Amino acid sequence: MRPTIRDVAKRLDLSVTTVSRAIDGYDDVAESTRELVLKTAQKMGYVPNRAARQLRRQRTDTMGYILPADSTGFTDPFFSEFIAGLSDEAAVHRFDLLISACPPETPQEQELYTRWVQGGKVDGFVLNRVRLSDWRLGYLAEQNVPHVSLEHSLGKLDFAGIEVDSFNGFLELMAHLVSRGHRRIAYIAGAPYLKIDHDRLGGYLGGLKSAGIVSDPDLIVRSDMTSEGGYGAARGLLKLPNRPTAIVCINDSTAIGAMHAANEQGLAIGRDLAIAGFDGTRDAAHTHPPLTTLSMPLYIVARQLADMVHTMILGETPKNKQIKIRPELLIRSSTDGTG
Amino acid sequence: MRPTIRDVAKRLDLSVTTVSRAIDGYDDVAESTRELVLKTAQKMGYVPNRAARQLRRQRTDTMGYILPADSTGFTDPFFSEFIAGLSDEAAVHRFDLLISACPPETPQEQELYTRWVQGGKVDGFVLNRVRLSDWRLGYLAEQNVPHVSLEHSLGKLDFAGIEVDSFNGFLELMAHLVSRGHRRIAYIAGAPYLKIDHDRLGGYLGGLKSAGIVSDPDLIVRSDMTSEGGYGAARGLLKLPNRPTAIVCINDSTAIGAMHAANEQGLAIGRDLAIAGFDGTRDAAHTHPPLTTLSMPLYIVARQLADMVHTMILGETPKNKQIKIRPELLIRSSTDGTG
DNA sequence: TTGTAGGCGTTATCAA
DNA sequence: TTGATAACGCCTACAA
Repeated sequence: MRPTIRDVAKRLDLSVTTVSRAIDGYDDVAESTRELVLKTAQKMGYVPNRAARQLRRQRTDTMGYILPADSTGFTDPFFSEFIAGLSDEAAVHRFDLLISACPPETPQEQELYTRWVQGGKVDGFVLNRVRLSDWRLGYLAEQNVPHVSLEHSLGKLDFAGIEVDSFNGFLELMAHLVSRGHRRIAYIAGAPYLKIDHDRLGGYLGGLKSAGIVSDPDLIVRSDMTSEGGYGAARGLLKLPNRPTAIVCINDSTAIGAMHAANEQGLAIGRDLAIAGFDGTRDAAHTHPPLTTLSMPLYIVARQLADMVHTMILGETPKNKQIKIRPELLIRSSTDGTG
Repeated sequence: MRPTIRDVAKRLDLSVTTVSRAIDGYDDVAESTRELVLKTAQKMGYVPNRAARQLRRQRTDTMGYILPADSTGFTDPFFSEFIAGLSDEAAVHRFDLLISACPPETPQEQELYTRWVQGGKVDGFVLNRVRLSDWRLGYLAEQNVPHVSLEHSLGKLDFAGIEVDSFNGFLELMAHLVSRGHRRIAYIAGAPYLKIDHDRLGGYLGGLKSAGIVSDPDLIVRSDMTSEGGYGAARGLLKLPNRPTAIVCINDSTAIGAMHAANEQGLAIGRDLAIAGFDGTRDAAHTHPPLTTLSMPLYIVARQLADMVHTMILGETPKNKQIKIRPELLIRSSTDGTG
C-alpha cells in the first residue's frame, strides 16, 4: 500500500495537519519542520492521493478537451497541434489534460460532457469548432463550469476565448487569387453549422463580390474538413465541365486532400490549378508544392486558451477575456504560378 | 451544488445504500425500486462523483498514456493513430484516457510516471517506444501497476503486450530491395536505446548479409523518428559522393522527410531513389508517390493494448498476454520503379 | 507553531 | 430487500 499522509505523520511523530501544511507550503510551519517533512515524504515515496484531495478541495486539477470528431480526428494535424499546446500549458500549471473524441451534435457528445461535468472529472473545458448555436456554451455557463473556446457562437457577448478573423482572412486570400487572374474560384466548405464555416464562406462570397464576380453555386461544395473529404470534394469539382481554376478550402487538411485529387488528374498545382487552405499547420509547409494558407499560431493559441481556462478555474479573470487574431496569408507555390 | 446520492435518497425516502446499489446494478434491489431510483437520478441530473468513488473504490477508471516525445510528437501520425485506438477502446469500457507527453529518459519522465502512479491518477498504463532496458517496466512491475506495452525490453519474459516482428519484417523489405537490384542501401535509424531500433537495424544488417553485401557505416545514420529528422538525415545521405540508391527508414515519418529531401534534389522517387518506411500510417498511402512500408494495424493494436490493460486492471489475466504480429510488406511505387 | 476533529461523496460490511 | 455506519485520504476551522 502506498504511504498516506498519516504514515508520514506517524513516522515523524507529528500531526497530519502539520505534515499537510508543510507540504502545501503554508508559512505557519517551522522551517526546520518543513524540511524534515519534505525529506521524509520524499524518502517514503509519499505523494498526495488525488482522489482524496479532489474530494476535499472539490477540484481535480484537470482540464478537459473533447475533440469534436470521431477518433480518427486525432490524426488531423490541426487537432494534434492544438492538443500539443493544451498539454504543454496544462503541464506548466501541473494540471492534467483529459482528452476524448466524440462526433459533434450527437447524444453521446451530450452524455460525455455531462459525465465529465456532473461527475467532477474536470475543472474546466477548452472547446473549439464552435457551432453557430452551441449547446455546450449554454450548458457550461449554466453549470458554472469555467470554459474557453476558440471561436464563439453568434451573438454571444460574454464568452471567454480567442477568435480568429476568418472573414477578413478569406477576403485577403480571395483578393490574392483574383489578382493572379482567377475568376472561377471554388470553395470547399465544412459543416454549415460551424462558426468558422459561416465566417469563411462569408469571406469567400465577399471576395467574389468585391471582384465583381457572380458566385456559382456549383463551385461551393461541402465536406467534412478531413483530407479524405477534401479529396472527394475536389474530384467532384475537377469533373465539372467548366472546372474552377482555383480552389480555396476551409482548412489545410481539406486542401491537402484536394491536392491529392489534382495530382491524380495530372494537373500541375500552382500552374493549372491554384489551391489554398487555412490554419497554417506544419504539414502545409511540407506538401509538394508547399501550400498557400491563412496561418494562425495554433500551438500558441492553444497554450493561451489553456492558460485562460486555468486562470478561470482559480476563480480569477483572465487579463484579456476575448482575444481576436488576424490570420496571416502565407503565399506559397500552390497558388503562385511558378509551379 | 450538484446533487449527491444523499439528495436522491432523501427525495425518495430511501437509504443511500439502496440508491447506491440500485445504480450500480446489484441484484438485491427490488426491480421496482431500481427503476424508480434510476428515473429519479436521471431527472435530478445525478451523476456519481468520481473523486468520492475513486477514493472509496481505490480505482480511477482511467488509463494513462505518456507519449515518449516532446509535445510536438502529438503531430506524428503514429502517435495520433495510436491514441485514437486507445481512446476508442477506453471509451468502450467507460474508461477515460489521461494523456501527456514527455521526452524519454529524462527526470521529468520519472516524475510524471511517479506522480500518476503514487497519486493514484490512473489505474494502469499503456507504453510504447520501449527501451532495450526500460526503467518504466521495472518501476511499474515493482509498484504493482497494471501495464501493457508495445514492444518489450530485452530479456524480459513476463511482460504483457504486443510485439511486432520488426526483424523479419525488415529482412523481407531488404530482400525486396535487393531483388530490385539495389546494392547501396542506406538505413535511417532512431535512438539506439530503442527496442525497435535494435530489431530493425538487425533486420537491415541481416538483409545485407543474406545478399552478400558488406555494410557501409556511412550508410547508417541516426535520427529522431520525425519527418524533420528524416529530412535532415536524407540530405546528408544524398550528398555522399557515392550516394545510396535506396533508403530504408525506421518509420514512416522519417521516410516522409526523406522523400521531401529527395524531391528537393530533383530525384524521381521510385526510379532514381527507392524509399521505404515502417508502420503503415495512413499518411504513407497519400504521399506522392505512395510509400512502400511495413504495415501493422496500429489502430487495432492500440485497441488491443487498451483492452488488455483494462482486463488487467480488473484483476483478470488477458487471454493472450503476449501477442506477436508480423508486419505486412506493402510494396508501393516509392520502391517500385514505374515511378 | 502544532494538534484535534469533522466531513467531502461513495461504497462495503453487517445487521435488521 | 433495505438501512445504519464506518471507512477511503485529505484539508481546514478551530483550539491549544
